[in-house]
Amino acid sequence: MHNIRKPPTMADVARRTGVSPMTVSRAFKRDASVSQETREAVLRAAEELGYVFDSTASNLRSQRTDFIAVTIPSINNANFADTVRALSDGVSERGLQILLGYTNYDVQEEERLVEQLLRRKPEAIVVTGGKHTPRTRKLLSNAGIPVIETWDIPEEPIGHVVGFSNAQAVREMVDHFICVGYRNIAFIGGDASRDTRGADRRAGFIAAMKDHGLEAPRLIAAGPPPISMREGADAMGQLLERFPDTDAVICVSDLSAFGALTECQRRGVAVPEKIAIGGFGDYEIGAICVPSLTTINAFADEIGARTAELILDVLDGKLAEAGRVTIRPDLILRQSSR
Amino acid sequence: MHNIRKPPTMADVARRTGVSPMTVSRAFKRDASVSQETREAVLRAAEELGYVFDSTASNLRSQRTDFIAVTIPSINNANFADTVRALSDGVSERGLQILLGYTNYDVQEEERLVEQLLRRKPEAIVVTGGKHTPRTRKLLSNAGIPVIETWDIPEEPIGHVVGFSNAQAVREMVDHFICVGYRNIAFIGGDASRDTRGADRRAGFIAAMKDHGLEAPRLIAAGPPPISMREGADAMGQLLERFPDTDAVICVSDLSAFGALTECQRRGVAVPEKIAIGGFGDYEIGAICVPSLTTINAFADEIGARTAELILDVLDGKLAEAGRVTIRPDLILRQSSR
DNA sequence: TTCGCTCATGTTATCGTTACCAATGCAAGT
DNA sequence: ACTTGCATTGGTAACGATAACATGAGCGAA
Repeated sequence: MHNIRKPPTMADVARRTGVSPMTVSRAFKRDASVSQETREAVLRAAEELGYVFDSTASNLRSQRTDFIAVTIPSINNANFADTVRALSDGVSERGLQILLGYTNYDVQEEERLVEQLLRRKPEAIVVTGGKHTPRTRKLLSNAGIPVIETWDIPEEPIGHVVGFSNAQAVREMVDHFICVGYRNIAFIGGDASRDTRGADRRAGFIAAMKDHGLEAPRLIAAGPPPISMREGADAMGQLLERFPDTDAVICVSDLSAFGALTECQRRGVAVPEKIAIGGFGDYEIGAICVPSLTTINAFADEIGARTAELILDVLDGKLAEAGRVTIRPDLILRQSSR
Repeated sequence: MHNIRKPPTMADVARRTGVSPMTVSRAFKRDASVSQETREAVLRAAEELGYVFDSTASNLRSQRTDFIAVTIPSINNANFADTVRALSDGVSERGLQILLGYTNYDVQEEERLVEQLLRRKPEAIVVTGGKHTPRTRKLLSNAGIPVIETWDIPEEPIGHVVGFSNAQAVREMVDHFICVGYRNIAFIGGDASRDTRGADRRAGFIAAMKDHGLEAPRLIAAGPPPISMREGADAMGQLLERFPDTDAVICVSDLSAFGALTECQRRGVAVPEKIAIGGFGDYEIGAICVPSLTTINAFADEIGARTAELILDVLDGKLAEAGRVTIRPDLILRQSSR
């Protein structure tokens, strides 16, 4: 068993190539000044030895990790996944790697996660949402790295922001629904406390109704976030029983909207003739299902892409003050509503 | 501006507390032997100074990163997300953190990704699938850490395996379909080359048909993987036009199956009366949509959970030889088929 | 020729923590 | 009293790369 020996280091590669360790180090960097032939010789020797570059040592000495820390509420959500993918693609060409964690829509969990992530010394940290515990805020503020809050317009931003107003987005749907004649409009969401974006959407709904002189008694809380298709279906069942005169319903996401739609199908309630349905997030399902879902496109991928651009600019020192990128969500009218 | 000073280190915390740096180090470990009062004093001083533990230094000196590297084909797939979440939950209680990357269903991309991940010196690496480039195999074999292949039963496993036979799972659906009387069965999948699990499912379909003495000419390739709802709908359109006598179709995933279902709805083709549909993966949508989808539950979350257990066992030295955890997928009969 | 400049490479010290070993104090056992 | 053992703490060196600086060769311009 000759495999017990320790893995080779740069010193081993240097010895084999007949150069100094420093030259080996340079050969592994893209831009470093090494002659073509030396680099090739070094890389060949490295390959022969089975040498694998050790980031941990590099990280410590250079005080760079090339990590971008990212927190999302859930790893099982296509919207956040889109954002992370675009963000990852945007920064990877500069050799930056995403270090991802999820909070389960819980600010305490977020606090633990942020602390854990900061220990890894990322170059920047991206958090989803603008509501945090005081300690999370403090940790982020003192981290000495760019902080980007996304998917929201925080009242008191910590650093940079790439987001949109959830309340305003829903308001536009309410305006449209009222404009085309719906009056008894309901809202299906999760229990308000945890999912702050969901809570903002509900608040936007209530405020918009009020501005049109309408009450908003039809609020269905479908359980702890994240609520998905099953909860949407259950909530629609409740809604149809408790408020049979409802003529439209706005759901906190396309997933719950689709669940609500299927419940109507099971009960033989015509959509949109008997009841209209609106979703949020422009998930793929809303474009494909029959009838297709009226929804709001929040441009999840653009949030990721713009966040990536912002990070690169900040790291390049091209951005002096705090960035404020505001995304303007789009109302998409489809078959599930007039 | 007094923030220019360097961030505090353990030495600063030690000085403030009146102990040695070694004691500070111990205070930050769960199990280390430090007196209760010393630990509290250290942590208090750390909090006052705004000290943040530096993993990069710890990683180098202790030769432990507490990373578990994971590669998945796509970050936008609920099945893989389920696996990653269960895996993450399973290892996080031991302080292990997932370092995630995605390959876009491309083995070359996987090779780059694996190399990048190995540089971070993870404690173990989990890859999705059992087909890799020769260099990827070599990198994984020589990494000196546990390697776990998942979501597949590789012909020549590199190390441990937590998976199932994609071909066998589809075979069971074919057997059932034939048993209840379907004969003109089609298969909708992506172009074979990239998504190896999808290719295995298609191969399993063809082999199963052959075993029943049936040809399998109804193969619709819906484009480059990953294929989703849109591609499923397009493929169903093609299928209905090219093979109008098809009485059942098996789709490479529930997403394409749902897309296919919606195309039937748009064309007024009754499911399952005119054509039956089977999916794969037991996504939430298949349980909720109308009609609900017959599918195969591959227990994505269990794959993650069992992988986590396996990793902990191996790291504890409780597992001498290579682990072979075989998941047995479940055929779930729902409304979209007899 | 000589100066100045660029390019390629080498030398030295260091990033911040912790493995390893040593030392101390105190309680219990002989 | 003396040993034994455990709990707690400290000192020193090292993990493996690279920042910072130094060196030498080559080459064109004055």
